[in-house]
Amino acid sequence: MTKAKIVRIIKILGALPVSCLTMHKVRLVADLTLEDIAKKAGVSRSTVSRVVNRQPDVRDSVRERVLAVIEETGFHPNAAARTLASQRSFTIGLVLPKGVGAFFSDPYFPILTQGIAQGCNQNDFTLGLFILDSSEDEDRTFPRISRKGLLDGILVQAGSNGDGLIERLVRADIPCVILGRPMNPVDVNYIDVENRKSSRLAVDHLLSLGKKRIAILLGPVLSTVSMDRKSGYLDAISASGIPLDESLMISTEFSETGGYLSMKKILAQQPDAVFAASDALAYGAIRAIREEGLSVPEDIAVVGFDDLPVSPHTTKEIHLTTIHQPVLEFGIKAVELLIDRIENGCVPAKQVVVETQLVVRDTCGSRIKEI
Amino acid sequence: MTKAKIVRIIKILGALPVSCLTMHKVRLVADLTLEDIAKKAGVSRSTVSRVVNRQPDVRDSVRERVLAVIEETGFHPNAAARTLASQRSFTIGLVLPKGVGAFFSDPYFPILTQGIAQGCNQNDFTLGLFILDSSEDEDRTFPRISRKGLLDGILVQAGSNGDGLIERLVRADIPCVILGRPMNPVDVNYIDVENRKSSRLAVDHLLSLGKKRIAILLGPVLSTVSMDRKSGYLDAISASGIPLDESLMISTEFSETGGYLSMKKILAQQPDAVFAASDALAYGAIRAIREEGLSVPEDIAVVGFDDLPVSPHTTKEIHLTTIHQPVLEFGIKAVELLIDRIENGCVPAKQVVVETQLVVRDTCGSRIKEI
DNA sequence: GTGAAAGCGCTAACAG
DNA sequence: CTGTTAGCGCTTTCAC
Repeated sequence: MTKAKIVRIIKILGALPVSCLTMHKVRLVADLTLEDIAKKAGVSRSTVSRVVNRQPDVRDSVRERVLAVIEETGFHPNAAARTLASQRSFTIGLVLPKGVGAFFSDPYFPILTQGIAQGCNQNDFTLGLFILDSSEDEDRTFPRISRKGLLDGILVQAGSNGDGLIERLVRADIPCVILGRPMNPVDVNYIDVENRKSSRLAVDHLLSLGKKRIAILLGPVLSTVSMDRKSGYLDAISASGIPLDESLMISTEFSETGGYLSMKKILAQQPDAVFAASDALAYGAIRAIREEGLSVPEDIAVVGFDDLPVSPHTTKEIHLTTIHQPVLEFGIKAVELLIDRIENGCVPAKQVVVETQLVVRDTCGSRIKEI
Repeated sequence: MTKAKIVRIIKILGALPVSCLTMHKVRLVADLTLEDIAKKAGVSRSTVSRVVNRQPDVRDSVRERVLAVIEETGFHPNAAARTLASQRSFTIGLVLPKGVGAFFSDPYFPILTQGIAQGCNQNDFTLGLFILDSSEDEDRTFPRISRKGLLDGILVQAGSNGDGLIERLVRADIPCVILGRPMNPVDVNYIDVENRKSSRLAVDHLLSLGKKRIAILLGPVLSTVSMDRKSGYLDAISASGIPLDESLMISTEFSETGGYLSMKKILAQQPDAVFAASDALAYGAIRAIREEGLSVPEDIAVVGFDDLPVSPHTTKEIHLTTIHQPVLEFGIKAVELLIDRIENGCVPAKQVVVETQLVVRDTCGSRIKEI
């Protein structure tokens, strides 16, 4: 006797007191189906389906009767059945490929994830999370991600190492939005912050304060984030007429320590300002500057990039001038873009750029000047 | 003409060159089904199903033939169809109810999530993430979470505010494991770290160093974490014979600032040691102590709780003696417990306790003593 | 060992 | 407006 049959019998036995059924492990307390609701409301399965899916063509009195039964029974349609029949799961995946940086140690991804979760909640979508730590993880999980009937679409984090996965995903013909500008110029949907434009803004700001020797601290050379922020720096410098000094440019990893070590090196070039491509880099740079007996912003002005909320573990003593990027909103917009692609097709590819803004605080020196 | 029919026709047209089909938007490139594979391999659908599901009763030669076709076509079974037929989705949900603390600002949840994701990867489960920011979110998302056919089971974070959701979930009869000891003593499955035991250990350590006036900094009174860590403190104090001094106990929020402010207050009671119920609290306490011109550990010894990796944004200058809790492993174990409950039934409820360990570094003073 | 057949619970075309 | 009917693609008896 199949479970299904047992369930049916239990349904027939509906009139019996519950105690008769809970004798042994009756987890089989029949899950309600559309058909059950239909019977109770004296209508057909389709009508119940229409009511559940808020379709207009139902007489008000009938709708109310059905709604009452649904309310009373606490019925919810089975997700798998609905997905199978409609070919829509209302679930999207967030894929973090290996090497996009530790998910936990950087506050960026948690905030991004929070934004994406919020976007899903707002649109009644479910979020599937795939954190892939290694190539092995990627290979093992790929079938689950690309399999039909699970995800309507996918959000993938860009990053030099992740791009292999991105190509596989795009080839698998699943609606897909890349988070950040992907390295390879394949024609894909992506969303990014205006890295180049705002970097130029940051450097222009330093320039306007009379700085002549502006250093730049970059993240890994292979990332588009680094490349774009560097481009903005180059834009500003070349527009200013100041000759480019390659010795003022240095690449490292996006961390406090990276910033500290790089700044130590670049101090020999006697910069009067630093544009750090991330706040972590900026904090490290400030530590190096101070250790040298110099002060910020008097001797060297500093501007960062990110403006993420600091964790409750640390006291924020430094008020960094930086580029604010709205990570939470970025996540929400990413979800919206993906849903648009799912519903309206993926071609032609669409790119969304999210605005950033320069937040002037204490480390660039312009506040002091104003006094 | 339904999409299904179009697909079927396209399948029939399989021999035609692709260019004929890609004329306009043919996203309908037929997804393969078991039936297609069966036809290609010259067997029945059931046999293919058996092969896919690694069932033993298939002749080797047949198995190989089927496997070859699957390999060649890149076939993956449709997730929704499989879920509908088998009543198993191999997906679990991680639910973070409102008020469990900001998901992003604290490194705890990101690490926990990472651990859970890892546990899912290892067991070929998919992870659904539900971050609920408000009661409204909870109400709106609850049907999706509890609906059949989406999740096989659920991991819910405990917390004073979340317990309402927990009860609803338990009542909805879904396999469920609580992360942390829930406030209400309902008979549920949960996993927790040995808060009480290790807190006692921490305080015993301070006691063994000759401390007589040991203060305790706690988190919110309403959380089980605070309650259990307090119990451990009380255990140690009462076993030591030192009379309990209520003025050495203070509750605040789990943050650096909370620790700082509370320590400021408690300094008047002239403690010679502090047990902080979290590292953030400990860092704040140390700042307060130093501001008062006192030093750690010479004047006041400090022990924390958590030992989470610090973010790359901050330099870890303080080497805190603390209780290490293995958050990543905790996440993995939580997944394993949940899968066990899903597969073997939820009754009787099971509790898992994860071991912690005292990590002696510089702030308790025992290293100095050894020299 | 293998295939035929009966669902899983829902959506959606179609007829009325 | 509503009901009938035919699937969605898979698992799982049951018979051979």
